[in-house]
Amino acid sequence: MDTSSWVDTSLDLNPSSARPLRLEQTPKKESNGNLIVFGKKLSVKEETCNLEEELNRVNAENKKLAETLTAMCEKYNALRNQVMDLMSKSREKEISPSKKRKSENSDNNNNNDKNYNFGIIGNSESSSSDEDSCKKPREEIIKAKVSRVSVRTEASNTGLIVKDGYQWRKYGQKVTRDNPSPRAYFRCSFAPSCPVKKKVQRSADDQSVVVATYEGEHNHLPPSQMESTSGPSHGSSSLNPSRATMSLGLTKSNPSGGGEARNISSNKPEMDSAQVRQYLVEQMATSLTKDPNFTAALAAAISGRMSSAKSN
DNA sequence: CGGATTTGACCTGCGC
DNA sequence: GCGCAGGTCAAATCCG
Repeated sequence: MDTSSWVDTSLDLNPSSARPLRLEQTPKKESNGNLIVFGKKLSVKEETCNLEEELNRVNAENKKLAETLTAMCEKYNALRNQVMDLMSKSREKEISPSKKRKSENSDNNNNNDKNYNFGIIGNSESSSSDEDSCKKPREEIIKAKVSRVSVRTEASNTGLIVKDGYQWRKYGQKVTRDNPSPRAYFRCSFAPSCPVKKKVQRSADDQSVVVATYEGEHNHLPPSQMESTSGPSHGSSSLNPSRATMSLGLTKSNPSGGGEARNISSNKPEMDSAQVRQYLVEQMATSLTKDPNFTAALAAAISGRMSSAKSN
């Protein structure tokens, strides 16, 4: 089947390309301020009316597209979860049960080698391995979700900053054996009430890719949401890698951004929450559609879903 | 001055 | 048991 081409064409979410505003229909303006439409002169009042009409139409179109995008994002999340399920299943088959120093370590290497191109690396339960649960029963039972997010950063950006909407406190840095670049260890600044940790390290293969590994789930809203919105609009406050990627997309368009968690609210203080939301949606769509790996991964997921639907 | 970051020391798990 | 490597601690330092 030809899912990839379908994805390529249908998922062109880039606002600039997906939304021709038909401004060419706007009547031409004459030097005296009047307009010529179909050979007829229009007054300034009529021009204002036309512009307002156009504005309303564009606003409605914008709203519709934003809704479409939101729905698409939800579908994307569902598909992503399926992809992660499939990937974790196939990984379980690949990994031999012996010669593993640490399950997390080799898992990490696998991901670095194979998966970082997807942007979102995984959202797998680390405690699913039988071996782990046997050797480290106490820790692994307690251990919460582990998810990985990879970010392509500006070449000039040498720091290990991954913007995901939360505030982090660095508590350590270590140079690991298999990677010349140091690994930074962060704790959620809401600790100890929030148990989430994150490890950030540049990919050994591609120095422009930063891999962030999240452990645990936040039990609070991100500071950016606490500040800018009166109430939570998201269904869950748990860590959502897709949202992390959304924020990360902003780093591309705002390479001069400052501290990680304060990025959105501090850079756009004049925006209301609706504008922020729309801005985020547009940025996410742009960053996603620019990434050929995302469309490829999505195509694979869709084809997998289709084939499974056929078999059912 | 208080909070965040840095960095060397220490702890712990794992393989040999 | 020893050595190695990843992870964490905590004192020193930095910064607003």
